[in-house]
Amino acid sequence: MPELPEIEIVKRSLFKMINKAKIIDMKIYNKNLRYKIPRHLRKYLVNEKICKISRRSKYLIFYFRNKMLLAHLGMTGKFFLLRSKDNKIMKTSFYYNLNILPKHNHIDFTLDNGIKLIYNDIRKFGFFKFFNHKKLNEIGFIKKLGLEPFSSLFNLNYFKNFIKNKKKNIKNLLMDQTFISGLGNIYVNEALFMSKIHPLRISKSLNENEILDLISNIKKILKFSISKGGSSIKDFKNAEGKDGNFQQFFNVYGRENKTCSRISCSGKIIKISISNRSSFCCSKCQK
DNA sequence: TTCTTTGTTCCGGA
DNA sequence: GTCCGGAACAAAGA
Repeated sequence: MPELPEIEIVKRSLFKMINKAKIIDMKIYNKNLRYKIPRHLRKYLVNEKICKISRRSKYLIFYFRNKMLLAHLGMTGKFFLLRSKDNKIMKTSFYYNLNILPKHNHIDFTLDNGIKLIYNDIRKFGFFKFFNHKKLNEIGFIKKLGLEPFSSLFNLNYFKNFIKNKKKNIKNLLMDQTFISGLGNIYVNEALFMSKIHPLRISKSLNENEILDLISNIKKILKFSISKGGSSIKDFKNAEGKDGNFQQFFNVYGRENKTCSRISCSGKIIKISISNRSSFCCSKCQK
């Protein structure tokens, strides 16, 4: 479940290893991801040099001379790197599952720097979209996105203004990518726990201090996760094969029936369903 | 066989 | 007209 911090880590790792490399070959093993991979993708990209790799929300953008490739990892998509000469997985700082099954490799980019970039996706909910221009903000997927959480514009005024005349509960508001883009189920649950706010609270009922606290906690937990190398994925291990920081890191997500980790609270973590998504919260300290 | 997982879209009701 | 949320969808594994 890659959310903003995981994508940020992937972006940094890819940037370090393959920025400025040229694609010299490409194999598509499976066209049928969430959207069908365009028929001529190979023709468009072979011999193109990667000029820049960036992130917007949970999207990765590979820029070429005058085109770009947008990538979304869905639920289980991952990039990893192989050394071309022997197909050995390379040790990089980005997360990957050591038990990657080659049958879920869907795209294989051979680069001119001795590295192969592989896209692997078990459930095939990830996707690629190719554009013959570099006007990122004109792309439908990007155009409708709300603020990046780290933006200074994501502040009390923006928050209050957005929720005016709205009846949405706070969980769904934070999941709404047109409000703030990059959060997914895990970090929303965690941020609400940190802020002692019940996920079903109507957004408008939050007072200014609660909003300020929530904004600050969202920024804090995303930064913390990035500093830990992005670890919101249970099955993943880091490059050294150690477990991610998942267990120590999450206070509510996936902790149904466990005791609240907040000192001074003895409440129980409960699981409720909100808009068909699991939500976890402390039955005692989240009001 | 059924349930779970996520982001997105569609659609009915308010 | 707009907002909200439930249902459906994609695929695979448990």
